[in-house]
Amino acid sequence: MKVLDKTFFERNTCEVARDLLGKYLYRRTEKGLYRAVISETEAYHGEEDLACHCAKGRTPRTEVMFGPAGHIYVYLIYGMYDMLNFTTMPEGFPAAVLVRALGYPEVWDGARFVPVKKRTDGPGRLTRALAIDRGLNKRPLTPGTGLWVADGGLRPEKIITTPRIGVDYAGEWKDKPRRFYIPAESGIFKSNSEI
DNA sequence: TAAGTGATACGC
DNA sequence: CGTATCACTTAC
Repeated sequence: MKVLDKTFFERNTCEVARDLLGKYLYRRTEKGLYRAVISETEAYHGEEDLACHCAKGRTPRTEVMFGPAGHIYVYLIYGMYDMLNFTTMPEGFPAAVLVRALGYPEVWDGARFVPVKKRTDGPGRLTRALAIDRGLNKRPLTPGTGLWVADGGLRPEKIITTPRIGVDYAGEWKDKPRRFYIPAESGIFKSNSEI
């Protein structure tokens, strides 16, 4: 297992968002070790991007996006759902990738990963399924944190690009092609498994 | 189609 | 201080 580090995240946000597709997201809690394949992402890049929270500039909430790459940005939306983001770009440039969906969720049973029946499609659902909340905000993406990303997942055979969801307020920025996902019907979630 | 839920940023 | 808004989900 090769854990993705700062070098991976310290790049253009759209590139990182695309490259994250098919990677494994790991989550370790007292309840167990979970993993799932990242299948949908969105890029939020720079203060000019009116869809990005960092368009407001440096505030307590956006502070983490101005920090170094490869850190976790989690915020609460609609009083109910925690949204999971990874910071990108070098320190000083605010940007992040929103993780919107995961596929093939599994849990470690002591000998192997076995499928788990939980919905992980949707940014609010996946954080609930993997017990991800604001306690992880500003932490680095490492095994020590209990949340990290690693190679060894899937190689997407097809990637769809569309505008981002739920950012109609963002003027000209709402139509920018910054959402990326692996189409579910590509059957890519079928053949998979390794320790 | 609309309600639920609370942090955030901004105006006063 | 008050309050409009929100990178969503679920149940009517």
